[in-house]
Amino acid sequence: MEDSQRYDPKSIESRWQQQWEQDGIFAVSDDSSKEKYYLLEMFPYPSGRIHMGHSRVYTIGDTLARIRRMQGFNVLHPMGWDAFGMPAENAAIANKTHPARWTYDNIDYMRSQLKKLGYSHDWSREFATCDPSYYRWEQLMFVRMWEKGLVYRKKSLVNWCDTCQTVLANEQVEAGNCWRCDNPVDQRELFGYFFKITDYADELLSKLDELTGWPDSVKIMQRNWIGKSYGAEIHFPIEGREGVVLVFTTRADTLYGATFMSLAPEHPLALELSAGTEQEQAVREFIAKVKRQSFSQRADDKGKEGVFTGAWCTHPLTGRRMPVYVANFVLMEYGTGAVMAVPTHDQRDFEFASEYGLELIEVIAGPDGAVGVQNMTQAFTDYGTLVNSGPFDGLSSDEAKRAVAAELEKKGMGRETINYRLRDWGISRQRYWGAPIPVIHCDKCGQVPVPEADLPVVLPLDAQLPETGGSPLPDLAEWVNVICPVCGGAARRETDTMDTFVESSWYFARYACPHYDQGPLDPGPTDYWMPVNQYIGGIEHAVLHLLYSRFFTKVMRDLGLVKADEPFTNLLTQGMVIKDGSKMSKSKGNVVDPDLMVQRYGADTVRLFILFAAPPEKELEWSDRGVEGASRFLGRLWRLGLAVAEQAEGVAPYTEGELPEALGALHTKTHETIKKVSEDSVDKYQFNTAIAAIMELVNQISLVEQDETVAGDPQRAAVLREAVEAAVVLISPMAPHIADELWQRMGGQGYLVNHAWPTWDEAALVREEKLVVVQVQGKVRSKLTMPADADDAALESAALSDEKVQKFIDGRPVKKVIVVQGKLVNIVI
RNA sequence: GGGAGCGUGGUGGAAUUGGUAUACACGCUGGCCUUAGGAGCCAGUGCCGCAAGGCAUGGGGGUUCGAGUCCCCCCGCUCCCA
Repeated sequence: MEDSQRYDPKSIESRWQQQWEQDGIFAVSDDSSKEKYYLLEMFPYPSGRIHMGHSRVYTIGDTLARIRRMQGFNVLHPMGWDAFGMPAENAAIANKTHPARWTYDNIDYMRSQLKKLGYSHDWSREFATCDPSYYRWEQLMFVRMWEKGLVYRKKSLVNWCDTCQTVLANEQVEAGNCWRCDNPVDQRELFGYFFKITDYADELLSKLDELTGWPDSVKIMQRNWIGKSYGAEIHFPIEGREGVVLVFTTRADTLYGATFMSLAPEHPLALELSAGTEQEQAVREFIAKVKRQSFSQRADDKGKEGVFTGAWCTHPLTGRRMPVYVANFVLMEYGTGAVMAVPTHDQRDFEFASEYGLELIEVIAGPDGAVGVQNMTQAFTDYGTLVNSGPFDGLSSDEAKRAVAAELEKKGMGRETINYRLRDWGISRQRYWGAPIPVIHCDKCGQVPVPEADLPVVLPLDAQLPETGGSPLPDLAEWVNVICPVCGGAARRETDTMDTFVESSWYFARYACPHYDQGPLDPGPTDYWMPVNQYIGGIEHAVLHLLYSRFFTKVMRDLGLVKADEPFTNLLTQGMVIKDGSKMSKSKGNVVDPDLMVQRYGADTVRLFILFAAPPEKELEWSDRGVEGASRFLGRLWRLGLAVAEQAEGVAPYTEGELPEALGALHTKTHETIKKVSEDSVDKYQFNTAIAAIMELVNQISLVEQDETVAGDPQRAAVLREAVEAAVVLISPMAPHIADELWQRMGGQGYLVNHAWPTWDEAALVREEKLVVVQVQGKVRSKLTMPADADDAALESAALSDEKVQKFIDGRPVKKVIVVQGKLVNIVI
């Protein structure tokens, strides 16, 4: 075989990649008569190398992007880098380099890796979020949000690693220890900036219903995360002093069963109430102990612990004296950080009361009536009818909630209210490699946002990272010391940087106008491109990134920057890539390097296998054998393509005329395949079954190619050409290099990504005969080939007279015959 | 503990949404071709059975002419939240 006849992915792929780039066919323009389609995959963190998860998400996205182009849309398919983050700091310390250097080197390398996979990204819009030309606009939005009251500063509890001198996110705390140095993490109170995402809680919740293009699982997770609950706020006056303990409860109906009060250890009243009592020392020790526990330890079911504060409060309706406890299972982050304890109807309270010998009052009776506190082995948490509740006895739980809240409101002791689980978004990070928070601290003026004219606050690049971890920024005197923009006095810069989730909360909009320098977003292109039609990424971002992005879009809308309410119209969450049954990881030694695979088999094979092995939203089990299968298939397509190119040179694809059976069947199969692939990949994103259909077509082409009975038929070349062309065009979004190469060798013009998506001819689908299954008692007993237009009566009589069917009827009377046109006859006896 | 999802051949996975269970691929078996093959081509391959036939979609029940698909109970696995 001559060299030019061998399937050599390496040379084909690099040639086409150069061609595409040279002709700039993926750079998209903002004004077009064509309908826009914005397709976006979650952008990568430049960690160093592309991994299989990347190749999967970008392969899925690229296939769709190419399909949409072929359908005639003006497709925006950009790429960039989520380039701030702590790994860069760690790597910089380990390799004695600078985070910026490390990051940009990684970007260069990963860009070349992505290009080798043949993705149709518009690289003219590329940006990295660590570039001041990007984060300056983020800082501007911070300032605008500040002006609108959407940013505030407060002290809050954070995970702190003393060894690394830094705050850790919850997911960086492993079993109470730092993920990096394995030393215990403790809780520390620090000042930080917060975005008021809770202002948007209701809209974030209600608009979920309109996101019909999102998977239910993601919407449910967001709904739970927002955690809207209807309840009441209740005041419990503190005995012997001013003030109340403020409580939120969804079970105001159980108020008469409240026998004590539980405070979170962080609750300011915990120390305040015990101060000066004989319990003070015990409370202090208990709080210190709880602070050493991680959040997950505290939330653990076992080990509910607490300590009496020495103080009492008063039941707002009955006047009962209630001891106030501090308890480890009460979280300051939820509600008000104080819980009215109803041991009879809340399991945690029940366990706590049993442990500390506290009183029980049963106030909700189930369908079988009250059980009596002496018989209770666990809390009764269902709704029921009120007992022992004074004027509310006999009401249902639902009625009582309203009535109790109304009574409290009348007395000025509470009211109906709504609570959210969602917390405001703390964005301060005591890290270097992030966007500086644009605030100046002045002793006289307090916190002053950096004036717009002074933006951006550029992250100084001449910083030396301390070996011990932590940020070098506080020690950079010439950067830190500034003049207060309000009073002109000496002031200091904020040295915290923003959570990197901030950058990823609006990058999708910036792709509409990545080079715009008059503001964050250029209104024209932004309104044209936004919202993203199809977003693709991992399910692990179901809540954080996707919720923050929705929040930011609404903020940008309210700042007049975008018109869209929601960022992503359709969302596809792709599954993980696993190997040998578990997630690929260095420690398990089951990592497969996509680059190596591309080198060995070519990008088209890797792409094809990724799409074929599983539907996008499911886990994908990597299989080296499977990859070889994909490679073999492309080799087969290659040989058939070349054979047909030669035999059918100058022959037009078949359009009409009588055909012998084998050719007629192939013609029909061709159009069936176009239909099936269109439905599966264009509409349903089921690329695995679409590829299977193309494989079936190729198998049939191969049979016809070798079929000697049609060897001399004048229509043979035309039918084969039609079939092979269809296979090549249909596979082109998935395996674009081999497709363009075969297309060209067959005499086709231009790039397939600019070719129209094929249509099928309904007439070609019509078969004259259909296979009809005959069942007796629901079991398949025979199969009949019947004219496609045979009516019910004809099908019935043909079925009844069938020999095999007769045998199973065995002379018994037929009760009923069910006929499904063109498919099935079921005989009931 | 709460929520979501999944369970089909030796393996990855199909099944027009209630109508031929196991498409397509991997693997395996046999054959052809070949100096050779980790290449290519052809055929076979759910299980039991010589066959007729029977049995099979985690297990058990139900609805239906008909259930992988719908309903109830149980078992197992995965993810998310606590």
